[in-house]
Amino acid sequence: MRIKDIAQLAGVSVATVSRVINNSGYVKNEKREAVMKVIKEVNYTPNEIAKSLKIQKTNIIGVIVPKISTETASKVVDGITVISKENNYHLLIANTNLQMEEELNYMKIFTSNLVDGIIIMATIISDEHLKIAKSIDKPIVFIGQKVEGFTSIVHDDYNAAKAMVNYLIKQGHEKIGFIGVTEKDIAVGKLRKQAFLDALKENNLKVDENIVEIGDFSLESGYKAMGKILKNGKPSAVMSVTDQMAFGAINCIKDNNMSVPEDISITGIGDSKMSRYFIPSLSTVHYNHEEVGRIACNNLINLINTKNNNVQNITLSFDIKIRNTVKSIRES
Amino acid sequence: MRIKDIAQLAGVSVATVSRVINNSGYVKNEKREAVMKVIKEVNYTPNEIAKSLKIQKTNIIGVIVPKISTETASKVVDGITVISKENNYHLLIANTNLQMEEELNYMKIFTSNLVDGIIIMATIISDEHLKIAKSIDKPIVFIGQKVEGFTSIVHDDYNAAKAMVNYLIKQGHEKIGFIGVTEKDIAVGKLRKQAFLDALKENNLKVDENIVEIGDFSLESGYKAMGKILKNGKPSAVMSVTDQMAFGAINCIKDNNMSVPEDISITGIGDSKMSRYFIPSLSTVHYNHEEVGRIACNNLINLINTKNNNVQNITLSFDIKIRNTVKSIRES
DNA sequence: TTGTATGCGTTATCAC
DNA sequence: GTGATAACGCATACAA
Repeated sequence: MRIKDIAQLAGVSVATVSRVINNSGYVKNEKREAVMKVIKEVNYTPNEIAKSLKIQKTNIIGVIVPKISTETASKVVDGITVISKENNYHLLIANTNLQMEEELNYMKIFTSNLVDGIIIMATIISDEHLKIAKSIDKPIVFIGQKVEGFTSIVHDDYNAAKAMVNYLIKQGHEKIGFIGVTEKDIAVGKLRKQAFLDALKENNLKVDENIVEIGDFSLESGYKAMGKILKNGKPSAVMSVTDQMAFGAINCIKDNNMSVPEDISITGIGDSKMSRYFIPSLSTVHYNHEEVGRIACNNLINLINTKNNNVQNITLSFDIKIRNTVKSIRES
Repeated sequence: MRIKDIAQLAGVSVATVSRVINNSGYVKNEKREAVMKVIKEVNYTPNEIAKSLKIQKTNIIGVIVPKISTETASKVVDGITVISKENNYHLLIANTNLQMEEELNYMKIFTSNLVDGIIIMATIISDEHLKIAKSIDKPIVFIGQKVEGFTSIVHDDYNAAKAMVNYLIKQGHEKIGFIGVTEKDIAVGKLRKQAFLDALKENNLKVDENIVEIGDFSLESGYKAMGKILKNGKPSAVMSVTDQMAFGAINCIKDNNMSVPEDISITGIGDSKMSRYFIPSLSTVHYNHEEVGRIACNNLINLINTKNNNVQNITLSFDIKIRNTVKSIRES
């Protein structure tokens, strides 16, 4: 059913039909009603593709995520959903499964007039990313990593991690282990580790390289990292840069017949849904991922509408959630 | 940059350019190379919207999910992603936030030639759903609920739940509590409860209405439901129809100074990522959500390509995962 | 107020 | 092998 058919059935021209659909221009009430009646009768919906071609706008936002089946990513998408819905945008989601090739690929594909703008949640931003991003004439906003020349929304990873370490130190911990991820990931890998290092240094504590390990975000990797740490020198506390890896670490500690926090204290970052319900409940830092998504989407839509290039770098704050995986060992 | 510009730059006609892009028809090697050179030089990508309008196919699959930030939904989407990528489809994802209105709305929107087919993961299928689904002339596949006249992919909820209850009974439990969800949700609410009821009956056990409660999928609701159960009569085991609610229930038990499984046994359904790492690890039934997504997507693409209406109802099996939340209380 | 005609960027038919 | 050109379904400039 095309606009032409509706016009015929209603006894008017296509222009008139288009006018009533889009509520634009003048059309006599009588005709408007006739048209609306036909539209309802035949259950007509305009062809969005044709419309997009004509007005050069799809009302679709491209979202590139590393892995949707991740609490962080899916919550961000939840936030994006809210704002996009409010503004009548649809979401074309590219789930790259952590494949950088795929990310680059989708950035290109989305350029093909398929979307009006792009939100990309990249874990690692390469030069190639930047090159393509610069060559794209559509607005882009980055989530999770600050990117030169583009608007980005990030959490204050450095200070969040630092606050967590400082808390540990205040509880009397001096030999603190660390479970991180690759430093290619600026936010989670580099910034949080730097904060760990700096906090120790500022408190005149030395870092023991034997008890800093690298995981890959998974529960399993947290378990393994903790295993190595236990072998290399028993710390009184371990900071994991991720809740998931912290849960893995706690399991490892338990399997070695020790318990948290009595024998070893553990902290995470992220405040995942389970962290409050894990037993013991996890001390961690709370991030608001939905808000990141909302802000990112709002900024993108602004960029789309205003066509200016007003770059903004937004850093969101955090809350420390003190729960039950840290024990004070301060001498009183 | 349009196809016309490429044609001009390469000194050929638009038809020829189109031919080399789509690898269709004959074109002299010489010209083909000239065209490809220009395309590479100016970094041209065809306008997908225009193409879609012309060929009446968008290569986009519409996916309607109740809440993407849910382990089940996001894993299903992961599975859909794999197959859609293999077949060169993109995913337009509608996150309805459990609003039925939104689901219906998106079913209509997607009809507007935006997508080639729809995968819908509905929790509750109303008559309205059916009515709209029938009026849509694009292929639809349902996930999670069997729907008359449409192809659907479901897990064997009835037998999975029954196997779990039978296991509990075999361990000697006779007073078994139940935490369910609304029975409007056929799969999770109705089928799993029916299995619970039937299993008890078949073993000549009576169901105590005082210890069957309803939650809303959330951890919190599992906690609350368990609270009521504890008040109304202490069972030796409780079956939750969801891992999340089981975790909540375990927390409640702990807060009441009892422990799992020593005082009360608990089981879940779903085998969420955390269930193996929860302490104690949760006895539950394993579902393969990625596979559901893969199968759904494969079926949909088949439907799109063949244009036939070959309805299939696929039921996937399950595995019981015996872990550490159930204690045997059989007298020996 | 309304209708006619053009073009958005493709693909595909048809003639050469 | 190749090039004009007519659709695809819509919005809109312009004419009436």
